[in-house]
Amino acid sequence: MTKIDDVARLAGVSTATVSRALRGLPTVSAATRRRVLAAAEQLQYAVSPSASRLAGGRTGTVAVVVPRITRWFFGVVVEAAEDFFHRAGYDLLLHNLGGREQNRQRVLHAAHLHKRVDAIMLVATPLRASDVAALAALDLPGVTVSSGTTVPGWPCVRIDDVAAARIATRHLLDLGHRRIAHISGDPDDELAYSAHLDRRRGHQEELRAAGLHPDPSLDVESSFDIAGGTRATEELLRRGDPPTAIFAACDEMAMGALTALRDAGLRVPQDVSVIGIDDHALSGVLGLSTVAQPAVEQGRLGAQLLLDPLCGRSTDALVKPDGSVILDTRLVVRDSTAPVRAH
Amino acid sequence: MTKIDDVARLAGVSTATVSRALRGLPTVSAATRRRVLAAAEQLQYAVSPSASRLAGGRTGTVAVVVPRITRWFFGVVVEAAEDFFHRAGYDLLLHNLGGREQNRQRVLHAAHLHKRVDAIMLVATPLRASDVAALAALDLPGVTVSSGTTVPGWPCVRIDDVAAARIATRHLLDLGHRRIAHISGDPDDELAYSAHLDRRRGHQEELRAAGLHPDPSLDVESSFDIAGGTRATEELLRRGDPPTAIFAACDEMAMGALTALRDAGLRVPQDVSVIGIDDHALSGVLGLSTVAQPAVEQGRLGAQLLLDPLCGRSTDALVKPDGSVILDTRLVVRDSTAPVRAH
DNA sequence: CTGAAAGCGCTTACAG
DNA sequence: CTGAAAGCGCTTACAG
Repeated sequence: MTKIDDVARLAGVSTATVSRALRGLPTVSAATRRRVLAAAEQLQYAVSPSASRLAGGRTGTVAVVVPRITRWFFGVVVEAAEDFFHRAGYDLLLHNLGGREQNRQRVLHAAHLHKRVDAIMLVATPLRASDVAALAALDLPGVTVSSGTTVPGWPCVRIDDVAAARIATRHLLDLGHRRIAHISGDPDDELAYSAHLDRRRGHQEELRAAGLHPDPSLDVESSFDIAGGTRATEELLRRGDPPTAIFAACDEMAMGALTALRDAGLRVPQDVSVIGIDDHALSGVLGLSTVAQPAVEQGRLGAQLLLDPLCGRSTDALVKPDGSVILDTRLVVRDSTAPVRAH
Repeated sequence: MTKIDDVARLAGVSTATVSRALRGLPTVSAATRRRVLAAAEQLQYAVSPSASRLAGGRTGTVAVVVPRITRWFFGVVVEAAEDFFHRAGYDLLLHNLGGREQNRQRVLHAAHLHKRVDAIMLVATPLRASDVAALAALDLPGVTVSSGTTVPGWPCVRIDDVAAARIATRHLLDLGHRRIAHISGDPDDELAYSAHLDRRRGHQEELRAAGLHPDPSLDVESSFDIAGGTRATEELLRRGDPPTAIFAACDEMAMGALTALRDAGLRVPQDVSVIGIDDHALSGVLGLSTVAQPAVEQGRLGAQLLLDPLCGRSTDALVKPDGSVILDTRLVVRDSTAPVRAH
């Protein structure tokens, strides 16, 4: 393999000059730079990343941690972030926790990320105090996306989950529903997407604002995915007297609810209305009403908040004084919600 | 930051011994190893990846290239592979092409992957002769998953796309359908998931085996996703006299077809039957009939075929003599296919 | 604008 | 089983 000395020899300069010319540093004359580039081209020279990292300290790589890449929101966020990172010349090290607490611990263990990446993006990753301390000790720039826990000094981009849930519940209330069930994630799951706690809170706040009292028998927890939505809805129906509407904490759970309702012989929206949060790529196909959140924007903006400072650009104009960016959500009414029927 | 010399000093041994002990090489006495591990633990020592890579030549990282991480199949494959890689102690560098030919060229350019990874997994990535040559020049182990093009010396894992398509078309024929449309990916798209060419072939073979002649007016190409399925179906309906059944080259296109048919006022399966290939996570929710392919297994097996040789394990028992593994598909009949109605 | 030299922090023959 | 020393291939003050 050809190395920097070969290029230096062919171009008739020192390796220091080759290094500077290839990286586009300003302190190289135009003529010299041309000679170096030509020599590098001719020899098909490619810098050794390990050597460059060891000598220079920069890795040109960022770590992205997501709970499950197969869930709609996380896939979209990673795709948007990946695009931004690669355009900026950074590689992406993917850590998919896959629902295993053990994976979270391994990834967040300071030793693992140390000297391996220049920056970290944490997507919906729950953090304990010890994790936050470990991340702070790494002394690397980072950003959290769609996360309940924030890391001091890191910007965060997300939606207002409480507000999004209130919009969903308000929509059902406006349609005349009073027996509104809520299905959401399991709070005991350490890897749970923490947003669902805020969403439950918003739901209950909106009920109370309407003079209703949250009914524990209409609140079921399960896993935060399609299968969880099915199980939660089955449990709901088992408890007797079904609700007239179900607010699912995410579209995937809402889709599971659609399946369970269909299997139970209940029609949507004639017998039961269903709404979720997300605006999943398939929600339109299913006619699912939802509160849309901007996933691409969260991934892209998260990446930008991470890289801009590394390139010396300020992000002050993008974030609030506390470092956060709260993106808007909006109600999307389709065919799964309808006025409650008179009894 | 603490480095190997610090550990060596505290343990009272040379850095060479620390290096050996920490990597678990057999040529270290039990007592010495214990002292080294204790010292490393006490100093919170973590090896510098760049230094280790530069000196040792191994990166402990593998590159995974996928067309679009947001599509069901690719997300599942990456998740399964990621799990396998991390268990084996390897990091995953993700390259999501995102539908851009330019990205494919950047990633496959020899210089980019050179010295950055120990192995490469290409998922459904179309390759030109020059790409294959560039990959061969890298002289790295690799594997292709679900790819039409193979790289000499690399194993490949996939399904038999021709056979899968024949199963789907056979199912429709068995239900009495004769006007069967096919919607699939765009062959002009350089980044296209090449499987759709084989699927079209299988479809046409099965039609001919039944004494039918493939009708070009019932064959529409579009993008290989939900929106593409919708557009292709709209085009199909615009051509007049609709088919009694549609075979979509993948479930996501089938889902787009369901939307277009609904919007056109056609009922599934009463007016039109629809079948896809995949068994997407949401196909059950939608009641979509399909030919299931094992995505998790393809990701896991691909990862294993890549890493086993790096660990000195033979994979001869897993693959056929030509290095390929062809996994089974199976028909899953749900509610989107029904016998053709008498006219 | 350019070069000589030190140094980044490991691993690997080689010798014992 | 262990150590001294060379070397992996760059980048970065420092000096000019």
